[in-house]
Amino acid sequence: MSISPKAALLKEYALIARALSAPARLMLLEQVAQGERGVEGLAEKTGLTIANASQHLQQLRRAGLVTSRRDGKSVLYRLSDAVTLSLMELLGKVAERNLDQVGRILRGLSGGTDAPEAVSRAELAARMAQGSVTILDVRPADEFAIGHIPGAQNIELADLERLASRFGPEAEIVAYCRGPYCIFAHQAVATLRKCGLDARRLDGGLPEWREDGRPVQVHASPRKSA
Amino acid sequence: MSISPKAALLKEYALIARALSAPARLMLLEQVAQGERGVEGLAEKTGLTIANASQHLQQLRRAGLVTSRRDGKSVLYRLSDAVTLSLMELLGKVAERNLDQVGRILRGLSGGTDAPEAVSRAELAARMAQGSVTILDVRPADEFAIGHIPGAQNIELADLERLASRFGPEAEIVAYCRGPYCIFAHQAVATLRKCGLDARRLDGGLPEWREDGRPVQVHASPRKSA
DNA sequence: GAGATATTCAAGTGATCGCTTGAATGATAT
DNA sequence: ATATCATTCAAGCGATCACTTGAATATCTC
Repeated sequence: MSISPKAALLKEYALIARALSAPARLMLLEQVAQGERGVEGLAEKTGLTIANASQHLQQLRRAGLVTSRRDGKSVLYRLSDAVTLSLMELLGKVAERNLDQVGRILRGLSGGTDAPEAVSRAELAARMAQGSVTILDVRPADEFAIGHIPGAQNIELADLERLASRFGPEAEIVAYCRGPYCIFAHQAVATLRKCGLDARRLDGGLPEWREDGRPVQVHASPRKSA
Repeated sequence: MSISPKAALLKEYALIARALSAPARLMLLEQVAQGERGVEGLAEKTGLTIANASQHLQQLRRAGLVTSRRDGKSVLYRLSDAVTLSLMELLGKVAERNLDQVGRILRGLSGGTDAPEAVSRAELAARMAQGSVTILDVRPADEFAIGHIPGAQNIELADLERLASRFGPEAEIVAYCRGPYCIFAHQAVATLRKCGLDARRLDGGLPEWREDGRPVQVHASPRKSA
């Protein structure tokens, strides 16, 4: 017996935590959570060099957080399972709750105005059934194309202020983005409320919505975004 | 604007994960989860030097995972909240699910015999109400004294084989220990089943039981352990 | 006050990490 | 086969980490 089983177990647990301990890998996880992607695409999205992204992805794979498969010349990475997504979510929740710095940053995103509570995914689903809600996807168009909440319209943040006029003052807008590490929805809500609109943020992004087993629409929305 | 808010947020998230990325700190967290303790006690329990334990604890505090308060000469550490415990639990779950090495170690603890499913805490509570279960706490006596499941008897692992005869073959035994990082319950179940007894492991340890809002008994059990 | 106890701080060392660069591998198309 | 593209490997660099040692700080006791 080289080392005790307890020490061996703790080492494995620590390996997983270590995989989550670099901002670059958290960015990669966020992207991988949107859907299967190759190394080059992930590198471009995260601003890492290809070699660097590849190394980080291998570390995530060793930790069991992502899996990969070959498709022709490309190697596609995806989250290994729903528990991984929960772990990412919980990491964000602990940060928001226990780190003052995080609360300050999030409050700063709302630009002084107090942000309203996030809408739960269950609540959004219920209000979708009534047709009493406007859903706004503020992710980049290519991520929107891979999959989005049915009926959502896609407006990227940069265009939002310009296009805010398309919403009537009576519209109840729910904005969402990539997930707990993404600040687009926070910023979108701040922008819309500055325009006097009724906007709230969805709790969780598309990956969490999908993981709940709720419907996801592929390709463009029925209402074009520009 | 020194750096983007997104980068700042990711850095904070990574800080939390980094705090969980050292086996020594996972051990400390496990101990802190049992109940408030001072640095010296934690150092002794984990086998770390006092200065080293203190440094690790400060790192955990910076990450918002534990909080501390002064009590006389001592500084007592405790988990900051329930979310922290969930995070620890989830880390173990991801490891058990996605890392082959972990599955192998856990199976090895059962000593060849197939271990039965863990008993959920809800199920144990229901069977306690019927009085149809024997609860076994296999943690060290001092941790048992700080708090344990009402009616549980305390037998440390080293004494278990010797004392197994106190259980009749009809007893339905549920063993528990510190939580997801602790292997005592696994080992206890293996030992008892080798003796032909009906033993199963509780899902989660005392901290998780307590966090569920279930009753916890302080001081010694009505049935002495030796 | 002085002394004792519990914890934290500070400096030093070997190991590991994150990133870069340039070459090597694997799969496809011609 | 040869050429091409996507990914991985390998070596090197500065920065950070875990642990040790010894001193400094804070609190209680006398």
